[in-house]
Amino acid sequence: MPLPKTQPSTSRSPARATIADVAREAGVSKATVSRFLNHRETLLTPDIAARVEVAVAALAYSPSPMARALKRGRSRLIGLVVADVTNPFSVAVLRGAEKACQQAGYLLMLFNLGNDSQRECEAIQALAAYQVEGFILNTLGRDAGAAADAARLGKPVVLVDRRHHNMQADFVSLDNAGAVQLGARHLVDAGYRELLFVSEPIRNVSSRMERDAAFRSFIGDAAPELPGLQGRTFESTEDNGDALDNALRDQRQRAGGRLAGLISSNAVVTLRVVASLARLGWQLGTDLGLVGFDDTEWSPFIGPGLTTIAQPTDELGRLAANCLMERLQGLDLPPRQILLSGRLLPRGSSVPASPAIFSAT
Amino acid sequence: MPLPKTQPSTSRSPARATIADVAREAGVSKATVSRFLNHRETLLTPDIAARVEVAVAALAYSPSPMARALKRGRSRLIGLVVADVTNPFSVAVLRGAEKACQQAGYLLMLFNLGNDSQRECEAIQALAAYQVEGFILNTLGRDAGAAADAARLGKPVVLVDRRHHNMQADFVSLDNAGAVQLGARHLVDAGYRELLFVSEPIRNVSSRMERDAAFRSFIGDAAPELPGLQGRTFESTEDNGDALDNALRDQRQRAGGRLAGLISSNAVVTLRVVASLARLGWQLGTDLGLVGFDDTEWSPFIGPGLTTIAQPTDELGRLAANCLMERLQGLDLPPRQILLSGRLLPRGSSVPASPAIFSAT
DNA sequence: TTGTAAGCGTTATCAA
DNA sequence: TTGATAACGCTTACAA
Repeated sequence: MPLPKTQPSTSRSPARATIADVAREAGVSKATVSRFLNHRETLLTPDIAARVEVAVAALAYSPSPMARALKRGRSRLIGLVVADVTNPFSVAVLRGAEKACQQAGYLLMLFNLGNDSQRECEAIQALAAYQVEGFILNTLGRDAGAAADAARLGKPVVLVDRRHHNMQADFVSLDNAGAVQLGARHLVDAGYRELLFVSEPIRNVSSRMERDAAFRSFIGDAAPELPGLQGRTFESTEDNGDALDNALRDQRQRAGGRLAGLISSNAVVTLRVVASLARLGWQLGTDLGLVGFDDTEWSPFIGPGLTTIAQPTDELGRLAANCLMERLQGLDLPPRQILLSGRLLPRGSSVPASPAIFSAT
Repeated sequence: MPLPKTQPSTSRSPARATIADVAREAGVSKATVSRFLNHRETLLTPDIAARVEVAVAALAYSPSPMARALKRGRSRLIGLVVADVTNPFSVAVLRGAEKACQQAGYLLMLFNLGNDSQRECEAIQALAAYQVEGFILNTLGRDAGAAADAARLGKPVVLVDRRHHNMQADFVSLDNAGAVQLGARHLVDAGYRELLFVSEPIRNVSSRMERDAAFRSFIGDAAPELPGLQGRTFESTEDNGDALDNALRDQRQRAGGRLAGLISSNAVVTLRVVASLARLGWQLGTDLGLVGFDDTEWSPFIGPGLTTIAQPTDELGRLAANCLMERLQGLDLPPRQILLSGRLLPRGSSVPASPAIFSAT
């Protein structure tokens, strides 16, 4: 069956103008054009400059970043590696980073690990091949070679949310310890005494370890002054809702007359807990007090509203990108750590006797 | 204050090996190395090939995509322009596209419009400058020049979710008409008769227009056979919750004894409706039947569970990327339209007398 | 102040 | 079958 041809390839246009075209058009040398573009205010005869300007405009010329990169080694490209684009946190980072990069005239090259941390090295290699000038990494750093690679390439690196072991790089993250304190203190103040900290499998992910440790130390520190305060931790996996159900039942039993409260370490876990509660037929707040990491658009509308600890996600992304930009501009400081505070948003899920089913914030 | 210097710039490594290095190492010419790499099976003396292979391995050589792009004009880069990375739908597309690209050995360059459709042109220009081989566009196409640009550049384009006017390009999207039918029919079958279709401001966005039109035509078609069926539409804006509240009150009043049902055109609108319901103190299902476009992880946990129309988002992204890959491999067909069906996920919000508050799916 | 020419890392053409 | 050599589009000594 004969099919009509499409035109895309047909109407192939007068290809992009090159610097040579501009030079010819303006009746000058390529070097002059290049100077006009790059060393703006340095050396120009008004007459010539004007001619070049006209030619550039006439041909709608813009220099090829590729050729530029080849020559100068600088590409105006930033490599962003995320562990999982599905993760809202990664997306927030991405968004902040993309914005900052765009403003600084950089473009983002994206590599998604799809949670396969083995590919970290591959990602960095691939990006490096394109001469990216720096990296923003939101990965686990489990792939030992990756860190080494990035460092060896001598390109600046900013780590977001998750530290890499042995890697000297700027690090931007939530103040995990502070945030856990905030949440735990809130639950305790509301009267909850039997606390459970539910995390995704910790597996050496730095942010998870920090939150877990902070919870334990909160319990340790607060126990003396608070009679009956107890804390436990639980690692929840995606496919094992039963285990979580049991952990919750256990906890409530252990609580006896006291109030049971829970801190979930991120939005994914929060959702699992909510699902578990639905299965158990428990009421948020009364049967179980809940504070969850990560404020989401839907938090206010689950049950009596979910009390959350909001991360300044946009800021994190923005700061990460800005850190990188500063390094690219030559800032030479030892690795920095930028820790941002979380913000507690109290809603119905941490009120022992929740009055209404619906209550937005 | 004297600060210790960091090492990143210190330990600058023996820069990437070039093809010349390999040639020297192997004692052959650059051309030979190039042939070894590119025209694999064509012409090689076993001895030479082996030497080159060793040298490549020894120097961990991999060709510079930049230089390659400069020479051949092909960059193994795909440009992805999204209207708004915040939008979960865009993220899904991004994810699918990124995966397919990676598999095909392409890297993604990302440009986020941040909902500023004026910058579409800028995005395409910037990406084109980097010699991207094709575009995946999830934008409104309001910037007239953009479409023209892309076409003029003679690079293949795939549109996702939103059509551009006057642009001959592959198009991948949900079957909006079918999906609306699905949702509306479901509400009607459940007994709802006074229907409201709530959309974001339509503004010529093709997917919004299609859904709106489909709703109207459903009402027109179904009215004769269904006594008392009424349908209206409403455009909801971010900052005007009051208007939505009023629309809902109006609708219920108009319903009188009949049941009032609502279709929200995407997850953002769904959340607005849920918020409005919370303000009004209405119960989902009983006071208002709800079917929302876009199934989300949290849908099962809002009130009695939200009935949704799930889009095959991953598939959409994947197909978009694959379309592009096919074009890049030379497929020369007229523009295709790929429409995927939505899937209805019935939950409590479309059950007139909802029994339990919590009920997961 | 401007032009000439070399070279960034490839690939492609042409001889050998 | 292999090796010079000339581009690709740009920047930058160096020369004029």
